Amino acid sequence: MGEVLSSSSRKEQVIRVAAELFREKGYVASSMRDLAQKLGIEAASLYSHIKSKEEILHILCFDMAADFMASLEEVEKQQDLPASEKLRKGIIGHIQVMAQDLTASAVFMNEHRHLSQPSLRDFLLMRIRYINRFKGMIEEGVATGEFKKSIDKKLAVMTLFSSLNWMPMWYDPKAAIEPVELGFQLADMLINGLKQNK
Amino acid sequence: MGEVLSSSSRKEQVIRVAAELFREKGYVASSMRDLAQKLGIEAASLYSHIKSKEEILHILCFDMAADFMASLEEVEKQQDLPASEKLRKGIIGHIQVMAQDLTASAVFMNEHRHLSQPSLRDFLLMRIRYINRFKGMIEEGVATGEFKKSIDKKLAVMTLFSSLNWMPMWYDPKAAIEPVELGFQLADMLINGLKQNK
DNA sequence: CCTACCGATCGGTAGG
DNA sequence: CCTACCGATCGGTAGG
Repeated sequence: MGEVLSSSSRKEQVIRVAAELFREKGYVASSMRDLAQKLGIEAASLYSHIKSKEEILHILCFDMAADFMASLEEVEKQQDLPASEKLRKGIIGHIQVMAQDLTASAVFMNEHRHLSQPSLRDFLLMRIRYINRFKGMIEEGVATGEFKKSIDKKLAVMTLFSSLNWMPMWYDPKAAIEPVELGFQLADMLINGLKQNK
Repeated sequence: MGEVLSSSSRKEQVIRVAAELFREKGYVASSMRDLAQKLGIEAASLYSHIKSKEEILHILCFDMAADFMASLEEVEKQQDLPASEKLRKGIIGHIQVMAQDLTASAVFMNEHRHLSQPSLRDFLLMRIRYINRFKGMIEEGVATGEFKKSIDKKLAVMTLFSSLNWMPMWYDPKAAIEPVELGFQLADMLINGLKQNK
């Protein structure tokens, strides 16, 4: 994803280094001079690769969004699965997409609000649609009796996404646990809870 | 919590309005001129109430931290409770503290990283100590057999805090559900999971 | 709480 | 990719 230009390789490098900077200091506190220094060039030279500071943020946020959408579509193709299995696969897919680029994931989560209009509106619309498709899985699970009738669906889906989206803040890719296993355990905790079932 | 000065009422108003601004735009993107305008005064006049922009952030973050600590200490006094009940009460207490000031809670969560040293170190140390006390409850629950032996304790406690800390981002205080009930349901979801137990 | 102001830094452009 | 530069805005101070 992203745009393919003749200078795409250097542009991608600029974006990758910018993502690290944005993650560390936040988008607003990261200056184009900081970014240029990390790349060993002058600030003005950045503009031969990108149109603006915001273009970088836009690419980071919308590329991640596209990856999340593609992952979810794979899960939704499997229409015959029980809702709890669809949810589990959706969670694992979401975690895998994040694990592919933890830096961009952190920027996606923490910095998207600095997009200006109309991009911000587009972004938020995509996000609400994505969340609602997970909410649909939970509702389906309640309807089939897999999940409790007593759950507050909004609370359930927001708790789910809180857990998922904070993962880049604490997950150490050098740790023993792999992304798929992490997704599996996270899904287990949310679906089955901490409690030992007798 | 908070400093008591002769001008404390006006100072508190400055801090409350700043919290709203920081929540909306982020700390770095909020200018002292924005804040002054919201208060109907000139930017320079702010400095008769506060020492610096960062002092406001410092007060917001450390006052919230003190409230969280006080709430947790109340729970830990009840040493005879089973671990799962301690955890439930800890969760409800955390949610109640946040619900008392959703704006400051959002700033606490999203903007603390803009504290400079040594405040940032102090803040992060307090936070890790707080989290570890919840981790202790989970470990106790595993030891007593209340919780599953198979759970990854780091994942469990980080999932817990992800869910708690994002609450200010989506909870609508005008909604039907009250903070204590919200805490109760959140604890139920994390402890018992979504699944219908046969 | 105000007027008047400061040095620093910001994102970005012109022109090569 | 560079030099040279721009207008705007930043947090904060002096002095009242």
